[in-house]
Amino acid sequence: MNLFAEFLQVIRGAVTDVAAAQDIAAPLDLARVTAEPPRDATHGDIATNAAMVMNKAFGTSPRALAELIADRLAKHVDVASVEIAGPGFINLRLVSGIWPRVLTSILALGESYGRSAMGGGRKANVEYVSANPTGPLHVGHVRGAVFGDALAQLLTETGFDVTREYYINDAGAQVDVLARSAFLRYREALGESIGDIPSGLYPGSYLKPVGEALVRDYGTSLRDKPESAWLPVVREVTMDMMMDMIRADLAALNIRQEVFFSEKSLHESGAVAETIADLRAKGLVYQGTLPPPKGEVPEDWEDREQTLFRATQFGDDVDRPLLKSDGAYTYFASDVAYSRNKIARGYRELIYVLGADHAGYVKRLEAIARALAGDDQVDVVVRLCQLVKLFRAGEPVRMSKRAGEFVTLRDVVDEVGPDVVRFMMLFRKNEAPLDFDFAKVTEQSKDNPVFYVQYAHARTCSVIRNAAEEGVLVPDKARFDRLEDDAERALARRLAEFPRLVEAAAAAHEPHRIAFYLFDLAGDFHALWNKGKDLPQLRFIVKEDVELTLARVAFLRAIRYVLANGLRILGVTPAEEM
RNA sequence: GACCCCGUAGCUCAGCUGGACUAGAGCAAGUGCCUUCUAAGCACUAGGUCGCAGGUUCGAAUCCUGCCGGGGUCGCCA
Repeated sequence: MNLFAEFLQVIRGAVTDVAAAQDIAAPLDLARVTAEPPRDATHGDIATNAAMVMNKAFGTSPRALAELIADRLAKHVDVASVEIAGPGFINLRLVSGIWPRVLTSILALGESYGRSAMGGGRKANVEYVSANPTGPLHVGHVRGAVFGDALAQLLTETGFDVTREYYINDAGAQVDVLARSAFLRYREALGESIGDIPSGLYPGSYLKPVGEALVRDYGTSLRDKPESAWLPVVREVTMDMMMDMIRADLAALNIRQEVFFSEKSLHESGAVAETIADLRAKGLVYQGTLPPPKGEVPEDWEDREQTLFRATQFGDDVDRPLLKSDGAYTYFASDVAYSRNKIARGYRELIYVLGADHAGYVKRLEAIARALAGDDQVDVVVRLCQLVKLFRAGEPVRMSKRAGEFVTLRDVVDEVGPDVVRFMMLFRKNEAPLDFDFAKVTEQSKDNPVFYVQYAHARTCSVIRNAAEEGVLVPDKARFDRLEDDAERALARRLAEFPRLVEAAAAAHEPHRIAFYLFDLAGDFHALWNKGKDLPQLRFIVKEDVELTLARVAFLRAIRYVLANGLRILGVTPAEEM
């Protein structure tokens, strides 16, 4: 039961009825009409802007129209009272019987409460992480990984057909560099003294196991061959091992993407060549030169002719090179082929989760999709995640990028656990920078939002357990009308908002809204629990009143479902005990 | 030079995609209370020209323009 969605229909119906009564012939555009929780609870349970957005169509003032709509709404069985306020808001106060129905519906839906069919099965591709497979994931990848994963889950729960995808950049020159670095470790594993890793190669010790694996599988057979002979072998083994490592790192954060898409495969299948031929056929390719970058012009700037894609025709700032001046494909060329492949696989939402340093990619990704699929066929959504700064008890964590000394994703997860990492990464909107303090996020106190929310869930479980020990088991039908305290009503109203909130978060591609909602909900719940300290009659377990206790325990189950369902979207474990 | 993000209470941040008289939380500060159905406290008070200036609108923290401040990105690299 989505209370707000239901009432939106009621309100729209009332507007339509008024229009009919007034002989308004023009078709009504009801899209801007909303039904939302008022900011201030004293305004009632549901507020609508209907009169203010529709008054022009009716040729009246907002308040005059509000009167007409309000008269209709007042007749609805679930409406206790209607008020017109401010410039023309209509505030509805619902009958008290509505809350038992909301709670009953939450219990009936259980894990499904909050899910929606909004996406209508539309195919959405969420691409995230996509780090170069040249080493372990580092802390810079954590946020995008968690954000992408939560967004994918959010879309899944709102009716999209979601694929979680990782694009492997395995076609470029850096893969050869990686293979050469691994070959050095191979020689090392064979007992050679390799000295310092030459600059330009990857120095990380994570390549040692690759060297050892090469010895295990190939013995000394690669050692004396020319590079042209060993490179393809080493490259493949290294790439496989790097990807296994990355997948394991992601798994530590409970992230499991379904598709790992190889850039190289686009070249091998001829998709890149086909894509360029396509664009050429559309007249979108030409030979030309690009202007030098503004600002600091590089010393070695050379003006050369190359094969360009008319990206500016689709909103990009400059045309983008498909072929280098030496005729080789650019990285951008495989990007286009990759987008084309996604579109061919039927995706209508191409969602990219990128680091803020990739902001410059937004326009070109949009341009690609427009050029390939036309204006309205495919939605491109790019979400940028700002940097995460690490702290330890207030002191910034320093790391030198040299010698491969960086804090890895694994380091962070191993230290504080996946739940803490996931929740904290989502407890900030993605485009704002984030401070992550190892000390604070593991603290067991009200100041730590992860703890606060998880504890709320654990507390519901604990009281339910206690009640069960007292012999109070929850029947299917609880007397929710016994919940009469304002704090209980407020909490029920908060629970009623959940489905609407999930839809809004999905539509905006903003999973952080779920995290903030859970924080607020946990706050409401803890506050209610605390009221029981002063007022024993507000405790959840009231021994002398079994019926009330039953209702309260059923209420707890509803709260628990919402907390658990929200946490599930974020990928955070709902702890049952702490 | 261009583009992107950010600028809201002393601090850290929300603000539901333009709404209401009183812009919200948490921390820190001040005052009082408490030792519990699960302990890692609770309640109240105080605190803001929403960076600045214009504009659109019945209505702007939210949209547009121009500034100011902070961060980031910008060639055939990947």
